[in-house]
Amino acid sequence: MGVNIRFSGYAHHRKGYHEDRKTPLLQYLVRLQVEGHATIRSNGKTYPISQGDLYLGRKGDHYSIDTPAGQDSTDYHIFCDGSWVAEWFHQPGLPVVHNIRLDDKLLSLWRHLSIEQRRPDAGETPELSVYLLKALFVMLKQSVNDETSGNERPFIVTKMMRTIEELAASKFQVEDVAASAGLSVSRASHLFKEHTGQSMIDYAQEIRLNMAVNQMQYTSMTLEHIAESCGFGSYVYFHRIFKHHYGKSPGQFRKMN
DNA sequence: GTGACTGCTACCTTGGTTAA
DNA sequence: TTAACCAAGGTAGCAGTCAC
Repeated sequence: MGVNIRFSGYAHHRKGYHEDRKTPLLQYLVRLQVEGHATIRSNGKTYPISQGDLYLGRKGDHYSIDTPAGQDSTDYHIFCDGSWVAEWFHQPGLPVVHNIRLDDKLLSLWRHLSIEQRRPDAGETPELSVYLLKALFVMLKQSVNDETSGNERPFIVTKMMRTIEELAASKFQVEDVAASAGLSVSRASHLFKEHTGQSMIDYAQEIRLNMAVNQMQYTSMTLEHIAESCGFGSYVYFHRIFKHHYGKSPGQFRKMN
């Protein structure tokens, strides 16, 4: 199948972490910073890493990493090998470090792959892990493409998108987002719609719905609790938005999944 | 003149409440 | 779970200001 997964998991550091490999990478490394900061040195270059930064280490690259002490740093990482992986890594336009949007679907897929890898019989039935990894890599490439094409997007719009992503799970006002960008509400709304094609509220709803679907699939929380934790003001409103988006009520959706 | 931005306002959407 | 109602908030369009 051209895919050999050596390790998939995540790490959390608070007391600082240092890793300096004396030998070049023996496999390909995909590392996503989901919280905090780090510094990566690769092939003589130093990359300051912050939330959302994706590092793609090629087989044979020199690699070392530092995370600061006293500060939370969390990352998801995969060591893998194989012809399919090599081909994926050597497609044109793939950067060493690139900031991508921390999409909940992406992180959920990554977690799913890590859980699958830890199963005692994972080595006997590798198909699912391979498909999960391939799906994950396709999503990563899409994220890189999205952000690359989004380079024409003004920094201020990207900043508003990040603010919405941070605030989506709570109640927030467009005024807060506009303030974070130093613009009036009117100007912020115009700019956002012009460069993303959707309103700030639409963007926040999209994030909230993704979070809600994940919680419905992987937790036993009540729909009311999910609605609340995902930033929907009330269950009634969540129900209406959900049905409008998916064509069925949250309850029906949960039963079917 | 042009582009970036603000402020105003009508209209639309969102989200809470209530009832069935 | 759904529908109706309504107030609050958001969006879009336009005119005006300012700097270059």
